[in-house]
Amino acid sequence: MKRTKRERQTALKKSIEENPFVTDEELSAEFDVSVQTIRLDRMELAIPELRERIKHVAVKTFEDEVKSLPIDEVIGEIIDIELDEKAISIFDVKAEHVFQRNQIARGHHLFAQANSLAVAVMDEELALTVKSELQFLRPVKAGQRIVAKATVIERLPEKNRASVKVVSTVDQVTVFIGTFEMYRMTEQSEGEVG
Amino acid sequence: MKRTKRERQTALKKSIEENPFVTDEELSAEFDVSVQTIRLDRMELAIPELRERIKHVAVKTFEDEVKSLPIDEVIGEIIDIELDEKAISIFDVKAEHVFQRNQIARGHHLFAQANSLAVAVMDEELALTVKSELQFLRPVKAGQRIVAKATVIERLPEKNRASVKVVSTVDQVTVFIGTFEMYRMTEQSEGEVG
DNA sequence: CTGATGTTAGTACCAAGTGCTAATAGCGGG
DNA sequence: CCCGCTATTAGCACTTGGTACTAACATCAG
Repeated sequence: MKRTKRERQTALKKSIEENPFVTDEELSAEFDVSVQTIRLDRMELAIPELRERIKHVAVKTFEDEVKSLPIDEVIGEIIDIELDEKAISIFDVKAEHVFQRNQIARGHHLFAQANSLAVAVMDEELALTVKSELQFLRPVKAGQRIVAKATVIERLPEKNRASVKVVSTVDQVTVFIGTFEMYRMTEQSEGEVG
Repeated sequence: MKRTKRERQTALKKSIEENPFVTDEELSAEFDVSVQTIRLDRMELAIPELRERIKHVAVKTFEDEVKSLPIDEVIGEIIDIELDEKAISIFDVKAEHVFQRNQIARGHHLFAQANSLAVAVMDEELALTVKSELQFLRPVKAGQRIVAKATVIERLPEKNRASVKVVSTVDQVTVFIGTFEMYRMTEQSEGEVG
């Protein structure tokens, strides 16, 4: 038996946050109070009804769908590409890419943009990164747009290798330089790298 | 005025797929038929009612939430850490981390695990990567578990710098080696790197 | 003309609520 | 001991977006 109203309400809030799909009836059983009490509690806490809660979750997904997709495909948007020569992509740094602490973009996002651009310039999904050297020259903050330019600087076709240099800038200022040694996979060689 | 029933039903299906939040009434207006006809159509097409549809979308998000969250916090799960000394994390490679083409894990996921571990071993959200050298020794495939071990190998406290070496293995076989030159931010120095 | 197919209308019912009124329980103070 | 207050509970009418079912039409083909 929970005692104070306040205690129940904080627990209620937490419970709904953890599982938005719970009905008032289930909650009433959980807290051993009447359904009406749960309704009053929700009202005081300004927690919407089950169906509204679910809707919000669903709408959020729907919006996120576009946002989360890029993380697995090409990171950043390729705006120009010339296979085996060069490519350019842009990437807008948003709140979800930075450390909350200081709003600075996490390194792996810069790397991801550069690396996926290096893969793309080689030839779509058939290239692997073998080695890489990176320099993070300046911190990038949320709201900034990173322009990455990839150039193939060395080709060793007989070894299925090539080097790609990627320079990323924000407002014409270089923030990141990376060189990627790429391995171009052939049908036979799949899975045998290094 | 749509003619055949079949035409309407294919359009209906598409319409609901595009916007699962649409009610039968809205659909009845859209296709200029009665609400009952829409219901019959849904029945024949085995399309659930609005609330069920929304629920499915919401449940999907809920499950994805855990999956998408790590991308922004620590990549991989830290299983051991000794600040300024060493740290170990594991990362399970899933379908969403690999190239569809050949099931090989994309480089930036290996980098992300290693880099975030390097950041973590330094001291929570206060470190930035300045330089890095990577070697992708062997391809990692979906279903494999990557164990990353980070060790602080060099310290230059007066310059707020340190080097971290990360070795990632799958079944005791080294798949990735990375060295990270880290910069430890102080309150005053925020935003001025390199 | 009859029958199959498609469409519409209407009714009863359900879940998970809102919004409202009213009753009751428990306790604290005077 | 009663008064007043808060908290809780109960009950009813109503809402949305349906299901499940029955019945009436419409239309066209054979």
